[in-house]
Amino acid sequence: MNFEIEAFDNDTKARAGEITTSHGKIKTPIFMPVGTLGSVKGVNQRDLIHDVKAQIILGNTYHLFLRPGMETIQMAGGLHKFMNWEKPILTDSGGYQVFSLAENRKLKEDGAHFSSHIDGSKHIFTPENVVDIQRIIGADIIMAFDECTPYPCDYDYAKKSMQLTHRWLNRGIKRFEETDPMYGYNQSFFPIVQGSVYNDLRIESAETIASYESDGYAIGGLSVGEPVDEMYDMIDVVNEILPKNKPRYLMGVGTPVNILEGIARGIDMFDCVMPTRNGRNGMLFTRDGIINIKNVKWKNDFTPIEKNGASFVDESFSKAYLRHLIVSKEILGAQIASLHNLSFYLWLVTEARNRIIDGSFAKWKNEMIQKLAVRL
RNA sequence: GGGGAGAUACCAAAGUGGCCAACUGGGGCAGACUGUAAAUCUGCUGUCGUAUGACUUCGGAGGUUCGAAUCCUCCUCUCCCCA
Repeated sequence: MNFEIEAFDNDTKARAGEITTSHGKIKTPIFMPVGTLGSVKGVNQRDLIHDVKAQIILGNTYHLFLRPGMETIQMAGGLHKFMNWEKPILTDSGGYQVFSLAENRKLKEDGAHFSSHIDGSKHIFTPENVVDIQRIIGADIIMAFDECTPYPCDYDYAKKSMQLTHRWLNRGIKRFEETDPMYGYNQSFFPIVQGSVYNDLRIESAETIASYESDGYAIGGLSVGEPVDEMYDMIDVVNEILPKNKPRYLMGVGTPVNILEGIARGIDMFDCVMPTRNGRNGMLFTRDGIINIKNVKWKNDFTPIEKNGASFVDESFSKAYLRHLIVSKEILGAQIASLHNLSFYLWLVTEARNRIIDGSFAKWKNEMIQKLAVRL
């Protein structure tokens, strides 16, 4: 994997670049639609490429490991072939699942012991077997196994957790270096910064992570409920330390505003379930603000979902029609909303990239942030 | 013509003397959702701008009772069965 920075913004820390993977190039900054189970919920692969213009998507180690299971994925020849997706894939390691499925998990030095949410069967994830699993999945970018601390999180726990994540990182990298890709193309391994909302922990973690030579670096443990200003502060602190010439991935973020603020702070990659999940639940992100399409005020509004929007659905269907579909729980409603939101997110980062290159990013970003916060 | 059952809030449906402004569903309205156990979850849904408060409700009109959606009388309407 290679990363070329094409332009730095003059007014902010934003950068525009290009990642080259075995499955093609990724223009950054980029938003990566989340496809946990080998499916971006509600959007098929063809639309992802041609309408959303997704350049890379996510898969999830935890979910794919439990179902369909590694035997199936391996027999298919990896996740790319299984889901017929020829562009890059990044897999999350399952660290977030261990955090969000708190009820059944037990963290030990060797790894995370947990019960399947599907059938209750007991499993263990270790830094090593998570690498092995991601080798089988065959993602272009695989993630270290970390603990994503909740918020709030007291200092002592955050520190111990971070140290555990670092020890796990060391083991994960070792396993990654000892093993080879299974399908004839390269994979990259991203370590993850933790440290909750504590400056000194974030600094220590970023320095530890940066000491490993890697194709890219991730920031985890944010957007878990902390005030956004704390999140922005942590990004600033960490990005001072992470290598300037490597992609930085802010995990799980976020709202359109979060993404613009992240870009301005030097983040290159984002992922979030928000455009799809919130879309399914009736929230639409547009250039003029947020629409709750379920609200009765759209009932007889026959104007397009979004004039000059990023997706074909924006002009094809009216707000009144989409509202009807969502309110009626029609599957098509979820599909249209997901397509719209993802297209908007991809438009947003593409436009940011263009603005960074032509030097108008800072002004544009501030104008957009004003508009994006509006509730229509 | 004969016999039977029933009318409760937007709909469906509990409740058959006080704990009932009335269970529960649905519908409606609003909110939440950030590395997806989420096509999910939460709140409100008689009126009074808030309320451990006030007021008006259970087909209609009377009545019994300290007290009625619940008991009695009459009326209106609906449904079912037999001719």
